[in-house]
Amino acid sequence: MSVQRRVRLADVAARAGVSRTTASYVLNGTSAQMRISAETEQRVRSAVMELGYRRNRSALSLRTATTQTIGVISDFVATGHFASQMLRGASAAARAQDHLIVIGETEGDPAVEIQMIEEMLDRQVDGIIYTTLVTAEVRVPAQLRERRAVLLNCVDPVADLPAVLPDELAGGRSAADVLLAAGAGERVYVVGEEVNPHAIAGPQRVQGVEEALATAGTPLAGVVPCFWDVEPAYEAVTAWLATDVTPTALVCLNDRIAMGTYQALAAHGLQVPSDVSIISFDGSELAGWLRPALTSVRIPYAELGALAVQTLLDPTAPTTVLRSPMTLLHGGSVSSARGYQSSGRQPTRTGAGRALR
Amino acid sequence: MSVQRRVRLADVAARAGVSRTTASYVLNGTSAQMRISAETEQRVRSAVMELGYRRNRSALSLRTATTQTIGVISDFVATGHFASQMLRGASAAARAQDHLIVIGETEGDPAVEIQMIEEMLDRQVDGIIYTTLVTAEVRVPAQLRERRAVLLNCVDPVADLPAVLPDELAGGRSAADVLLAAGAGERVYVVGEEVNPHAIAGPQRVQGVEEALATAGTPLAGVVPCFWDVEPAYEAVTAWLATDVTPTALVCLNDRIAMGTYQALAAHGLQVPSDVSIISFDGSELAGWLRPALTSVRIPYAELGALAVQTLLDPTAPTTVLRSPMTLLHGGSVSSARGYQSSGRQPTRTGAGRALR
DNA sequence: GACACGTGCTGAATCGAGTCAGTGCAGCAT
DNA sequence: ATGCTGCACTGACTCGATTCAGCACGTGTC
Repeated sequence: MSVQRRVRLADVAARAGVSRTTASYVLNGTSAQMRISAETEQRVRSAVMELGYRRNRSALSLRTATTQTIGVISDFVATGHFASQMLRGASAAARAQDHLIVIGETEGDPAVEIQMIEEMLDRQVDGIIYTTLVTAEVRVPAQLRERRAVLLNCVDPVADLPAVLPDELAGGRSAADVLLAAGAGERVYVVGEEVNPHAIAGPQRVQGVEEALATAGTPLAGVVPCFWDVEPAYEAVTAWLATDVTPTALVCLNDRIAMGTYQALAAHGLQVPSDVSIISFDGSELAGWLRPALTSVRIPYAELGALAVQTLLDPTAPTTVLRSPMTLLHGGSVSSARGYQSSGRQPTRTGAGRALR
Repeated sequence: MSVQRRVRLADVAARAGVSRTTASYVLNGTSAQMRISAETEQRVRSAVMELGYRRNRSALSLRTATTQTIGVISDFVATGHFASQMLRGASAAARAQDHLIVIGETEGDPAVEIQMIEEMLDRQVDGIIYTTLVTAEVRVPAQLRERRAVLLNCVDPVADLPAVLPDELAGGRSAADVLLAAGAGERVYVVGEEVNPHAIAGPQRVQGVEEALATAGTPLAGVVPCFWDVEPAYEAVTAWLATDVTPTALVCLNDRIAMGTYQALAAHGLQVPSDVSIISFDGSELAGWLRPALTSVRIPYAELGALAVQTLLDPTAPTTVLRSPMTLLHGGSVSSARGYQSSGRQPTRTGAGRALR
């Protein structure tokens, strides 16, 4: 089979016996204003079908200065969950509006960041989503300031751009509410502490927890500071347990902290949830892998990605902060001693049940 | 600041006092053949600098039918590790050659797959990388057959396209070699079994393990079949341990299986690695999260992504299968009873040590 | 002084679309 | 016959680049 030239609009027009202009009007749905007869319109449409014509988007882009393409600039370094879920949501939302996603991973290098933004602007992307792994306060590069852009998982107090973030405060409250409903609101500690001064998720989650507990009359008992990862959590919790504390429940600021906490509790001879209830934040695959499965306040990654795309493509969207609700991923890590109902659902497993490799 | 028009080549030419043709020759490095004087060339370059000129890639694409863009079609549904690492490698390799990555997640839907490929071809991508989550035998859509395309993590025995895959066979051998070197080659079992009939990674890993063990004179003791996930592995291994087996070492076909195996061994009162050595495949973040850290044969995701991009952009690349080596991620899950040296390195933690949220 | 040749540059066509400003024609009133 | 109106369509320009073919202007040769 020889490499055949792509079908052009001119070919369609020739086959339909009309001018390119007429064919163009038909394809753009302008045939009404332009008074194209139904019969001619039909001839053009048939020609399109018969020839399998598809618009050449490069030509279209040149003419219209729009590419139906969205750039996503991210700093993720080696992260699985957030990146892939967010891109999945963004990709699906983009597809629903006939757009494609162009990615640029900067690996945290500001020079690369600027280079990638320039590359995207050269390619006339219709807008840029600027996203960070850590929920944080940032300063976006100047190139983004005067364009269509949306911040995802971060905010810039200076730039006048829309931002999309999880509703961390409400998430914190709902974590505490789960514990309170289970009757485990008495001696609640938070595990984790914000290390990055620009990060904003941790303080908001803690604030939500504190508010809900205070409202119930059982203030937060304390905070176990640690870096947000498995081993630091294991070590911090192990050291803390050695001080003869008797927690009823622990709120872990992410799922990895919870995993380290599970390990420390097991080593200390404590059972989850009968001795200590655990609830955490993320709702990652990891939550479903632990025994018992972790009850976790899910970060709606895919929804955030989709919302960012929709906001970017909506010309009427205001430049405000949008908060996406965090939902509860039910596991078995919260005691049901005093009648907490897990709503009857099985622990959701974020699709892991289908994963093979 | 008013929205100012992008600088065009014509503006550069005007400022330098030359024609667009001349300016174009300078920018394309064709000035030598075209005999542009050094002085004129310098004037053009200055004008470019002063005006901050950047080529309009839409125009360029129309003219040259090339976009410096690579499409990546993937079926990942909710997977973290593979997707993000692979895209990171691909993105970096693409950037090194002045290309950007356009992504299309099909979520396994063949209709979406075709739609996304068409969208990419409309946008004149320079090539397409077709990748699957499960290492498997596939049939690529007809649209890819006659174009520049590379298969990643899959092969199509019919299409004449290059493919990039991990070297599973050698990976299997090196897993067995680690056990043999540790003196744990006596009663070795494999945990996991391929469920998907098109999947090819499992059988190759097992074959590699068998070969290496057979060569050492200690044939594989058996296989514990299970679905490739945490809970199925936990259950299968728990049931298997109840049959009074006495394994020296277990080869888990992925890290999630290893996690379930850890849980089952712990429940059965067996210690890793003093009672049983464990080695697995993936080398994901999870390996570093377990206690003791898992020794795992790493799938070189980022390298695979980069290699796919390089193969795609190399016009002289043959349409053969490229195997990327699997490297060892050292943990503490293999007994060092008989002097196995972990090469002195600390367990590598795939960047997790820096992750915050 | 005619001609060839090398040098340094430019005019105009081209890629494949969108779109403004007509244009030709039929039918009708004057 | 002339002018007007409405209908159905089209010519030509434009987007911003690349690139072929060629043009002026020395300079050297005979």
